[in-house]
Amino acid sequence: MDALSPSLSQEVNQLHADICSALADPTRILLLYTLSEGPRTVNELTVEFGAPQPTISRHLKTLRERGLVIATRKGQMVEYSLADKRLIQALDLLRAVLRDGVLRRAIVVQEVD
Amino acid sequence: MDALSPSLSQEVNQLHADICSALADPTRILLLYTLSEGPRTVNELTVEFGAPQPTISRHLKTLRERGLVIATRKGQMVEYSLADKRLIQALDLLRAVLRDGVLRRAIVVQEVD
DNA sequence: TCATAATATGCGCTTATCCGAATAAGTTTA
DNA sequence: TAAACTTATTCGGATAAGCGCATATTATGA
Repeated sequence: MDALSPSLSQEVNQLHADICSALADPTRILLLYTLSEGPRTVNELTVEFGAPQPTISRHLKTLRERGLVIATRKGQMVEYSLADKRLIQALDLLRAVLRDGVLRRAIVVQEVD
Repeated sequence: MDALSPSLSQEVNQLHADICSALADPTRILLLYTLSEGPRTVNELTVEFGAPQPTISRHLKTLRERGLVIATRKGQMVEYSLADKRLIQALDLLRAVLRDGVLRRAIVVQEVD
């Protein structure tokens, strides 16, 4: 247990980073925000995003593998839902950080009267 | 402005994802947690992490470019500090999500009385 | 200015990620 | 079982991220 502690926390840190890398894509962020409004089937998401179905499925797989979304079979379709509402809280915090700091430097904001 | 709106929000989403991808590395997560305790010079971080100095510098650059940390020259050294405490709140939320959901599936937890 | 200390960057390499296109796999109804 | 529908996976090529190593930059002090 003495020897396990460091490698365990290393492993936890890696999993922590893995969650972040699941968030590191604009489409996946939008998927999470969409699912925060309620469960959706793959087809509904495909239509809503106007993206190829394999693309949506692959993004959902990334999120599912890391436990951020939950897949439930409903007949021949699969319904996806958000695994934890705190994901949205975290994303909102990061967006606030963006607004208050990074945004100003990255985009030329045109001040209108 | 009608035509700019979608591309602007796309750009914001990309920046949002960029912040997340800055978090998508165990070393950078530890750097942020360390800086949340107070500012550190590159050398202090290098010693504390036991990692090569160029590695630390490159990670800090990644964080700095995205506005997550702030660099201040102090004589011949550069002091880094956390740009926004909400980053830690967000990381803590994600770690809580990890604890409550993913961890159980990823690591064999040995239940000891 | 020269030497030294602290930090940053460039280069070559390996590894990971993303996308499109095609295809496979599971489910329902006939 | 066959056909239709929904979802998942695989492959190949392009792009980006990571690391170790060497070196460049900036600042201090003699």
